[in-house]
Amino acid sequence: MASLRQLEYFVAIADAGSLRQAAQRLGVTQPTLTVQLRALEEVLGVTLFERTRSATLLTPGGRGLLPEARALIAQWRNIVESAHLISEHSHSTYRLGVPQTLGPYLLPSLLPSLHQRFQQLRLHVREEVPDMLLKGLEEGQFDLVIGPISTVPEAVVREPLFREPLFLASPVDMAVPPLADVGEVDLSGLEILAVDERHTLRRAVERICEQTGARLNNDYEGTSLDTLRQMVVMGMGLAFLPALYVRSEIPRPEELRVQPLQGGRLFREHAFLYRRHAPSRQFYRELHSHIRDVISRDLSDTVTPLG
Amino acid sequence: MASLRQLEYFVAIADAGSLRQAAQRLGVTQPTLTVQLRALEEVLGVTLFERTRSATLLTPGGRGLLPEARALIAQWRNIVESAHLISEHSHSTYRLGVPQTLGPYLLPSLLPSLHQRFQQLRLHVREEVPDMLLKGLEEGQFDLVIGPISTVPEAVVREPLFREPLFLASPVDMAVPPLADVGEVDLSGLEILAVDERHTLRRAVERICEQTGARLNNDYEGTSLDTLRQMVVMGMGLAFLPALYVRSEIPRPEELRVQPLQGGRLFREHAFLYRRHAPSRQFYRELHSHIRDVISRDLSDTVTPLG
DNA sequence: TTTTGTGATAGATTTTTACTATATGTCCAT
DNA sequence: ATGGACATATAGTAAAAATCTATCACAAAA
Repeated sequence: MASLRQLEYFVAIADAGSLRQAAQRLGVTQPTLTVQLRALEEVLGVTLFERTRSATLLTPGGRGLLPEARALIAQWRNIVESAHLISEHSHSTYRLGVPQTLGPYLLPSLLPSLHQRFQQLRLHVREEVPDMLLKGLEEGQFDLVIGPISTVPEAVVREPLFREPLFLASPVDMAVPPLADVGEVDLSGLEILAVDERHTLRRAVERICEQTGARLNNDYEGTSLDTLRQMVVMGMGLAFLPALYVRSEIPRPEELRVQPLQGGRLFREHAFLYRRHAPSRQFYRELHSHIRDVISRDLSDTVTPLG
Repeated sequence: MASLRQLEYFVAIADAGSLRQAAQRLGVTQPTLTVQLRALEEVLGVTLFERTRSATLLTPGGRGLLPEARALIAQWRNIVESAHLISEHSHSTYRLGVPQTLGPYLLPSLLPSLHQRFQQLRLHVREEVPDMLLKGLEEGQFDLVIGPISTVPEAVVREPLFREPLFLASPVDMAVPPLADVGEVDLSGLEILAVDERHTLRRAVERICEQTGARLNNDYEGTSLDTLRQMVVMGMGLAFLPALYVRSEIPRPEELRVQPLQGGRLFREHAFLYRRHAPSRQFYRELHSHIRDVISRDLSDTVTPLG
C-alpha cells in the first residue's frame, strides 16, 4: 500500500528535477525522499526516475504516470475542499420523510422559504406511510421526518409542529347535519370513507365513527386524498379531509361541500422528528425553528402552530 | 494528511454498516477503525457516521463524500494497474531524436515494423540538429537518438547502425565529371551547396571541398534537403545528398542528375544512442537489435549496415 | 435480568516515517 | 591527477503513526 504522501513526493521530485531541491521545498530531508520514492517504485513496479549524477530524470514510465499522480492528488484536494464545505451542515442533502397525506399540501408552502434561508441545503423528500416514517427514521433511511407521529422512543426527538383540523366532506346533493361539534352529531348509518389502516388519519376517523355511529367503509384501500375526494363526489360516502389538503386543492363548491366541525375536536397533529444523537442535531434544531416560524407566518389561518 | 487506507476504511465501514463487520472484512481489529475513522473525520472536518448502538449510519455529509472517496480509490487502483502495464518497458512512450536530414527518409521504413513488433510502443519523434541531439540525450530531453554522431561521452552508449553514401546532385544541363572516386575528381571552381554548420553533413562536405577544390556556397543557411535539391535544380550549384533522401524522394531524372561516387568514400554513419544507465537500457538493446535487423532486411540496397 | 452486539478507550507493541551522519560516485576546476 | 562541490544511497536511530489486546459502557433483544 502506498500513500498520498508518496505520490506528492513523486510529483515534487519531478517538478524540482532533483531529490535535494524537492526535499527542500517539501521541508523534509533528502534521504526521506530516496527511501519513499523507492517504496513507491516498489509498489508500482516501475522505476520512475533515472538517477544521474547531474540530474534526476523521469523515465518514460514515470512520465506516463506523472499526470495520473497529479490527477489523484488534485482529486484528493478536491475531496478535502468539498468536506470543508459540507462541514457547514446546511450544505448537505437531507432525506426527509413525510406521509403522502401531508407532503404535497405542506411542502409547497415550506420549501421555497427553506431554500431561501439555506441556499445550499437540499432536501431529498420521500413519501411514506406514517408507521414506516418512524421506523425509517430509527433505522437511518431518513434523517428527518415531518408527520402525525405522537409517541416516539427515547432515541428520537419529537418537536410538535402544528395541529391540523379535519373537515367533513360531503356531496352537494346530500343532506348533512350542519356545522356542529362532531361529538354531538349523529352520523349513524352514514358511510365514511378513509385511507387505509397504516395511516394515523384512519385511526382518528375510526374513533369518530364509534362516537357518532357512522359506518366506516372498507371498500377503499389507498392513500390518496384525491381519490377519496373523487369518491365523495360520486356519492359513495363522506370523508374527513385534512385542512391543508382542503386549502391546497380547493374542491369546487359546486361538486363538493366541505364544512368545518365546531369546537375543533377533530384534528391531527404533526411533529418534526430526528434522531436524538444525530451529529447534525444542532442544525436540525435550526431547521425546526425556521419551519415553525414559516408555519406561524404563512399557515396560521389553516393550522394551529404548536410547541 | 490522510491516507488512502483511511479512505478505504471509510468505504468499507459504509458498505458493511458497522465497524466490527468492516474490521473483519478488512482483516484488522475494530479499535483500528474507530481510531482511523476519527482521524479521517478530523482531517475532513466532517462527521462521517452516526454511531448508534444498533448500527453505524452515514451522516448526510458522509453520504455526500462517499462517492468521491470511492472514485479516489478507483483512480488509485487504476494508477497501480497502469503502472504494472508500463513495467513492461515496451508499453511506454519514448522520445526519439533524429536529425531533420534523416528522420523523414529513414523512419517511414522503420516505424511500421517497430509497431508490429512492439504493439504498445509509442515513439515521440522530434527532429533536431545533430549537436543538439547528443546534448538533448545527455540532458534527458531524449530517451533515444538515431543520428550521425561519432563520438560520445562515457555515459552514453553508441551502437553503430549503418553507413549512408552521399550522392552528387547536379542540374541536368551542367557538365559534370563522370562517376569517379571523389578524391580524384577536380571540382575546382564549382559551387557546392550544403546545409548549415550545425550538421555533420556539412562538415563532411567541407572536407570534400578542400580535397577537390570546390567552393562551398554560404548563401544557404538551412536544414532542408528538399530546399537544397530545388536550389540545385535552379542551377545554383551542386550538392551532396544522402542516399536515403535520394531513395525516398526520387528526384525525377529530367530535372536533376544524381550520381554515386565510385569507391564509396563519401558517406555519413549513423548510430543508435542512449544513456548507459537508463533504467530501460535492456529494452533499448532489444530495440537496437530489431532496428538493425530491419535495416539489414529492407535497406541494405541503399545503406551499409554496421555493428 | 442476562445475553448479545454495538462502538469507545487505554496502554503496549509493531510498523512506518523521518532524521542525522556518512558513504559513494561524478563532474569540474585547479 | 586531485580535491571540492554536488548529486543520490545507505545505516542506524529517533519519532510518529498504526495496530493490537483487553476492557469498558451502553442498548436492544432474549
